[in-house]
Amino acid sequence: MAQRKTLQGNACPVARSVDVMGDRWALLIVRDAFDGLRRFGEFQRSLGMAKNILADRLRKLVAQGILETSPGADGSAYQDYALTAKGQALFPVIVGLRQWGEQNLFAPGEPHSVLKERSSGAPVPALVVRAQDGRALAPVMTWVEKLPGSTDST
Amino acid sequence: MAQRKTLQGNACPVARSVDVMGDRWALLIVRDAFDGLRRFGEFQRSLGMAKNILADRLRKLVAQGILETSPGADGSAYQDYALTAKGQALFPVIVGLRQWGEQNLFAPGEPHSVLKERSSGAPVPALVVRAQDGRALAPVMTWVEKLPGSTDST
DNA sequence: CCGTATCCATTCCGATACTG
DNA sequence: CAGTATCGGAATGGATACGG
Repeated sequence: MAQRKTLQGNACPVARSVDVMGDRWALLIVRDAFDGLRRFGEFQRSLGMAKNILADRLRKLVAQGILETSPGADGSAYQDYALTAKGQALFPVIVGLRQWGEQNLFAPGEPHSVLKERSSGAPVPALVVRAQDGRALAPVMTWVEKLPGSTDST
Repeated sequence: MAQRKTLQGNACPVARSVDVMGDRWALLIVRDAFDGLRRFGEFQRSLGMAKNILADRLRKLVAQGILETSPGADGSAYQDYALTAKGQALFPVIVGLRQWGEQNLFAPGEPHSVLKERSSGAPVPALVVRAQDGRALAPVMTWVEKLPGSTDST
């Protein structure tokens, strides 16, 4: 009865995105993946979450094509988890949340973490760029052409 | 025991934002508020959600300073809900989710809704701008100066 | 070290009935 | 119309214990 209402099939792209990413952990896992985290244990320590639900979220993110597994960069028999192109495309969302939080959820002068520099040599290029000097990445609005296939309302 | 772990106090701005906005409905309510929705019933019809949890979410969003109530623009004795400046600052996040959804959650050519034009004359200026011609708003990355009070790591 | 499985409490959410 | 009250089912999340 109290079936959870799926928002897929909804005509609004925001609704579909929320359906996929709108939970407590998905976005934080993706954030950590942008920071270069790859291993189960790294995510688990970083997020301090129970292993069973981490496993569940990783599975869902892989099923959604946001993360993909590879056979373990070091010798270990286990998986590495890395962002796909679809996952990397979430970068503006992460940055948007980061900046909103910085500007609205911190007391003036209260210290906060910054975008982390990649530790290994893998993809995620957008983030690496920041490292050398003190500048940070910010989303701004710009004009683009109308997108095809649009209908109206909600 | 299974106390929900609060992410406030976390040094990462993304975590704090997720703690506030990372649930199924908060972002969709804010999206509707950007579309000009103001009344309880409007949100309820638009989102198709149960009235009790809508009431709960509206209360929490007001408590967070994201929405604010005013005594009802028409005669009615009830509340209007409108975005505060803090709520309007979520605009890049909404747009980011929208675009990610458009590009990654829709089949090629599948129709989707577009940003709705404001119906009344209230604030939310950023969205109104779009109406006249066919252009849409998109987030892009740009460089900004280093933000003050930053420490390191997640 | 990487997960899976089990258990349990809490929270979420939908349906409905009810009040003013 | 704008909520509140209550209910029950489902999902979430934490704490282990366990096996590869």
